[in-house]
Amino acid sequence: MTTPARERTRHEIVRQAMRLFQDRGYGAVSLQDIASAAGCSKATVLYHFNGKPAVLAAVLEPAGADLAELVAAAEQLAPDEAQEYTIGRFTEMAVHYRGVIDVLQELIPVIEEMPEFAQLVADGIRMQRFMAGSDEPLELDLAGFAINGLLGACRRPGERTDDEMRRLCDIALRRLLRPN
Amino acid sequence: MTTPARERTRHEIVRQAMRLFQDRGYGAVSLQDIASAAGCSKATVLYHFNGKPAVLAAVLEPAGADLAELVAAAEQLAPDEAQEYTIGRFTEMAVHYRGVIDVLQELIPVIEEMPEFAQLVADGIRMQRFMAGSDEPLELDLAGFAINGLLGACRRPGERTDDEMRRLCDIALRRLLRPN
DNA sequence: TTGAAAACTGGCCGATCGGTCAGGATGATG
DNA sequence: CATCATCCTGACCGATCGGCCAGTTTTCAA
Repeated sequence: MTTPARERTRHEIVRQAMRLFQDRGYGAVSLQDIASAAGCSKATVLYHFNGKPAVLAAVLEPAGADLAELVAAAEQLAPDEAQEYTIGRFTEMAVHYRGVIDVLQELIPVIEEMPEFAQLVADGIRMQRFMAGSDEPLELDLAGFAINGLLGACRRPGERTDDEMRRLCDIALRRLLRPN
Repeated sequence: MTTPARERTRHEIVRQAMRLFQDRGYGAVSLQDIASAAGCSKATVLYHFNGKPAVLAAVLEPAGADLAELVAAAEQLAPDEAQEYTIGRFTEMAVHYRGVIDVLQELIPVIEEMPEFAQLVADGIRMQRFMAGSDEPLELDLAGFAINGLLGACRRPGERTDDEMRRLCDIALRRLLRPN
């Protein structure tokens, strides 16, 4: 069984793009870099993806879908249950999508201007509200603080094992959002 | 008393560069943008500063000097006193240099590769150790988490008053690093 | 007033960027 | 074998970037 050429090439482009975005940042990676790493021409990248932002969208897509699911699930819960659920599941996402989140980090200022990522941004804000557990400004700010801290912890993936990462996120989020 | 033309122009370039870096990010701002905003030509910017990174260095310099001073002062203290001192003074820096830190944020991955910022990076790492209060990996990671959270809180300056900012940073740093 | 140093600038350069296009290779289908 | 859609590519484009330089304007002390 041979995977269709289309999917194989697309997948390889996305894989290499993620790796490069992670290493050097979205802005510092050219379409030529991605093409060379994927073993094809720059024109091929643009044949499969409608511009550089489309490549980025493909890189972020799985994590974005997972986030949308998280938010949808949290919406069905009572506020304090939603907070607990969000803390746990976001920690899991941080472990699983460390590389993607590392990419995302640099893009936060830029991404808000791109309409193709409006859903991702909106879901991020909704998740922040669930993590805050209330609509008090201080709690919302603390949730933002927690999210930024966690995003930063995704830098240099491979520096921490999955378990170390899980433990760090869990402790930090609980201290910030559920102090005793 | 007229300020020497040299200093007046240099200062205006740095001022406008900071504003632009803050708004659009270092990478997205061209020397031409800075020159236009400062009311001079691009060649003038390059007459005063030896390349674009030199402009960045001038923007970061006051905060960098303050950080160096913080670290030097903390070094004279006992570990737990140093932690308390660092928390307080870093909070004050976050309030005072919000704009500069906002610029710095995007550059963290890039800046580590530039030798002209080696001192800044080294001081940042030393500060992280003081904030951690010990050399335990988990404590160091939590301090890193706290720093990243605080850096994130410097985004969108003007969204929070100085007092709100101070309060947020103080609460967050204490919860993370001094839980009871 | 004058002349040299300092401050400044327009114009140009090579490099690189994202993106387009016409056409060549490939592979499934009849 | 012929056909045709899919996949892919080299060559090229306009724009923009950081940086350089020869030469002009401004400043200021003698």
